[in-house]
Amino acid sequence: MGTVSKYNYATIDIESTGLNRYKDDINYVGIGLAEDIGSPLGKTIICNMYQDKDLDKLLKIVDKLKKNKIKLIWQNGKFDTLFLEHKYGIKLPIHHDVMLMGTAYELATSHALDDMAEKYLGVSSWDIPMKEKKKPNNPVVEKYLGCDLRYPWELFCFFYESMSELQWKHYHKILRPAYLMYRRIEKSGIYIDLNKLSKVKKLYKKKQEEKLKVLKDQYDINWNSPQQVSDVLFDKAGLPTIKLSQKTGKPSADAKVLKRLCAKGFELSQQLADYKFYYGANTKFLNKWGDYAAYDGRIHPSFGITNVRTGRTSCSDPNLQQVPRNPELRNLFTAKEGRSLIEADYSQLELRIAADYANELTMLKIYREGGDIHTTTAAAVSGVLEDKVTKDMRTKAKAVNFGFIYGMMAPGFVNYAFDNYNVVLSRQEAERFRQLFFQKYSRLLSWHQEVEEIVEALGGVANRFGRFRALPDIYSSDRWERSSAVRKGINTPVQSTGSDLLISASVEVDKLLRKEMNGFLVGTVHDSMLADVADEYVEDAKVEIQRIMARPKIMDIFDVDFKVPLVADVGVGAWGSK
DNA sequence: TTGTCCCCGTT
DNA sequence: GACGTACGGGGACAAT
Repeated sequence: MGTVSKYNYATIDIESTGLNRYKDDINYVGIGLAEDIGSPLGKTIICNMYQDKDLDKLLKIVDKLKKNKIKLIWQNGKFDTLFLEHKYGIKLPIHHDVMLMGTAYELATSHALDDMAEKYLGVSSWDIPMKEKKKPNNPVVEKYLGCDLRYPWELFCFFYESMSELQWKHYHKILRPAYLMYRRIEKSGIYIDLNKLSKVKKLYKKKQEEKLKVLKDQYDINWNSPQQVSDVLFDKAGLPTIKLSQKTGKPSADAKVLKRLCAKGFELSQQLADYKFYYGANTKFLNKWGDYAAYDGRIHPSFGITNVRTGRTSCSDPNLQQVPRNPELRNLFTAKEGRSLIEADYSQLELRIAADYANELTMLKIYREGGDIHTTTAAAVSGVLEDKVTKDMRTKAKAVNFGFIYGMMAPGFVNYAFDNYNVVLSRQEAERFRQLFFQKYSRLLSWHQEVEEIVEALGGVANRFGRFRALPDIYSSDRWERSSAVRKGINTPVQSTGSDLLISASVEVDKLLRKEMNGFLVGTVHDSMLADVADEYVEDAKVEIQRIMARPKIMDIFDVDFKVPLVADVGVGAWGSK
């Protein structure tokens, strides 16, 4: 081990018995050492951590890595470093992460280690069954671990040589800072009111049982089985078929179908919808959260910045980004006594960005004057004055705005309006809405046209910060595939630009809160952020968060500006309570 | 145990 | 014949 000092780089990887650092254990820690970029790994060290066997050895190596200022390279190092810190108090920096480099290099592909190794290094998968990985003292794992050290190193060398100047900038200025922020978020976790949780849980469990009994009394089947439900509804009970399932060809009984059947007055469809509501809330959310919060009363989800083809973030274990807009559920997320949860949302971020992209003068004017585009659209499509627009009309207009901007056609709009907004439209009405919409915002269609030309010319699209998504289907002979590529070309830069703004603003906010306001971020949801702040700093924090969100530094770093102001609304209290 | 399908929550 | 984008996740069911 005395030779460590001649190395400048190290890759590190852990093998654990599972993904949960609060419950699972580390079986192995592997370290691969290399002298310079381009040279192979010179040495690999395997620590067998079963029952902490090689803990002393690991601590000594960690010490040497730090002393010699060896650059540490990881694949998804957020996971490994959080695990190591929690289990052994070992804190290691993430100097580089090949998963992030891979994302900077090519956005819309898999950034899993084996996929990147295959794609860029021509290596076929070395994966072993989960069963093997969980075994301690297993030579099979040690060989596997060798690959998990070697290929990240080779990928690092590949990306180091291959990334363009702009990709390096994305990596250093957007991806890596955001990744480190999400690591802090994951470590902090979000507070959940466990007392309230158990009450809501009890209530929802009871409701679920009641609703199930109503169904079981009529037909004693497994009401969670789509096949059995289909047989009962459309065969035995004789309800009309609305649509067929994609692959199986059976009549579908999904939520949209049930909604239509309910509208026709079938009681059974309403009973099933009621059951599904409680069943879903229980199994996917309420029943999970207590376990997730078992360690410290906080939930520590995992955020991904490399998984989504548009550059948005993903979230899992549990997915905070799909918590229902149901106050009984969302309000459970709050802050401890003496602290407050702050939610800061960008106001209509994507529509503002779309207006900017399209240079759509009417939309730009509305936003410059602090107007509300949903209301304006509602007035335009229904032909009344803005002050005559009701809340219901405004809601309809929301669907119009999002749907049509991203390339929805009239038939899709009929369904969308009904499913999401309870608005019944004929095909003709939908066509008329679409026409009126594009009359009102006349530059949108020419923007769509321009996007098609750009995607065709470049084989993809870039967002405002230059992040590129390849869309090879634009060259497909299949018309559907091609038009799909165009719609992605319209949607991606808008979503992606919004996401980069939000995560970059979040980095600034999180740093400021931690440094000066006894606070920290606890999560982000696409165009909003959630912060946990000591009560005495809440008013200051609100002001600072709004200031940062209105103009994140990333705009200056990339020389990006928008023709409309960016506006954020800030609220204080349990999540979803305002 | 793994893979496919359906379904459903969010944006 | 369909026809906004993008995910994570659970259960059923079949294949292994």
